[in-house]
Amino acid sequence: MPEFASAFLRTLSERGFIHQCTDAAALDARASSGAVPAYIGFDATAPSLHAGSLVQIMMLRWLQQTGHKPIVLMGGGTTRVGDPSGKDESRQLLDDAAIESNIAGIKQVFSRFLNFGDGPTDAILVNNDAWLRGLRYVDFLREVGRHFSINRMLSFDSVRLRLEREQPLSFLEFNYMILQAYDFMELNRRHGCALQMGGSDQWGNIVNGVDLTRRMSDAEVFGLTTPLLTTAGGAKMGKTAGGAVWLNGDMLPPYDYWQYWRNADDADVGRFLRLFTTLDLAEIARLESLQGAEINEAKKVLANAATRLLHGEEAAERAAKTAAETFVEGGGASADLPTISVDGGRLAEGVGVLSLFVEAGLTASNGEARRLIKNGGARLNDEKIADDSRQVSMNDIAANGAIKLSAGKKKHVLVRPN
RNA sequence: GGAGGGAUGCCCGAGUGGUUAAAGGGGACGGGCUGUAAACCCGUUGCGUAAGCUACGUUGGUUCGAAUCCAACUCCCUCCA
Repeated sequence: MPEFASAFLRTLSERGFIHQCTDAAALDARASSGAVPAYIGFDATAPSLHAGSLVQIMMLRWLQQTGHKPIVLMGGGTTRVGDPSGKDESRQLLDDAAIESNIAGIKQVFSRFLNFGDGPTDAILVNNDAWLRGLRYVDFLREVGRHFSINRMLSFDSVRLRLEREQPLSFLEFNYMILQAYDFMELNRRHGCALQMGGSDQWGNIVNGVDLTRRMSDAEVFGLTTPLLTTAGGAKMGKTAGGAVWLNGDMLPPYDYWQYWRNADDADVGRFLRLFTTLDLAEIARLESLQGAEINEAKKVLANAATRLLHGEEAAERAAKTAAETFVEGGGASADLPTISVDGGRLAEGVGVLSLFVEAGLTASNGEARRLIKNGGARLNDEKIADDSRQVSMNDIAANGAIKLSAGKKKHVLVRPN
């Protein structure tokens, strides 16, 4: 990696954000001489972003911290088409109402990472539905479509891989890259946007946008991608056992978010600290060099810092405290563990453990709960459950007023009577 | 529109009339070892307390008995027009 003059590129480079860049030297010069508006697009396919998008969000954060203007593009329009990049099959099409509500959910997160406003380096959030929905087909074909060659489009991974694997690719999806390219040009016109960033799977879409903007607006714009992030275990970033690591607190409690980072693979700690926290690099180097069990300290720092960024100082501290109580001190049922309430009357009569595990969301069915017990992984108030016909009653309520159910060593739920 | 091929559990994939709740692999989950890690080892992996029920694209049929045979339909792929 060359030495960059601009704080922006230097930071991204040092922290491991850069995979490819269209013209790094020219972009560096541009970023050194004034505020650069840059955008990243987010599809509205789910009601929340997950940890897989965090690299992009952090990149926007650094952009702003180093004196530039972040543009968050919500893909209200493009989501109606569906990005084929990196997918073998077309995704189910979402209707407008679902897209609307997804956008509302996704928006929440950005204000934690970026400062929005009207100033030159304040972040703005726009929705490409604003200019895509009203497009007129024939006009669009004449003005935009003529700049695209099918020969070239077919060579892009997003298309080529589908064809090679004999997976269907609809004409609708085929057009996605054109619309995304058009977005870039439109953002350049409207907001002077000069840079699009994204994951490495977006490279094709991004360079198309760079080309189109040059052809139609005669403007030089840039593209930059992040490396495809996987954990050392080979898993995709942001996916775990239990599902996606959602950023919205109502979809994944801060405690679970904290746990996600705390459970990072040893080999990932340094990389994650650089990407997902704002700690300075010297400190990260120190943490990263910890050996053996000591690296757990680094994981706690990572979990604290990452949770603080997303959920705030207080939530991060509570999560850390709960984790300490749960894992270090063993017993105690900390108040911040996930909690369900059960009707007091039912509890007085006694409730079967199996159904209680299902109600707590620890197992998907009674059968699964039974297996869990048989495998010795089910605990009630930290005592192994041996009998799957056991009844749980008021007598099981511990001193703190709740019953603690555990599935394995890491998943715990408190049951409170109401 | 025509011809051919296909659809099996979370995923991949075997199975072409009976002991098939369906081989094998992956994933996931639990246990062991550890450091709430990785690797490794062991176990589990449709629902139901059970009788039993549901399941191999959908619907109907043949049969004592079907994922397996037949018919129609749906969707996908390839080639031709």
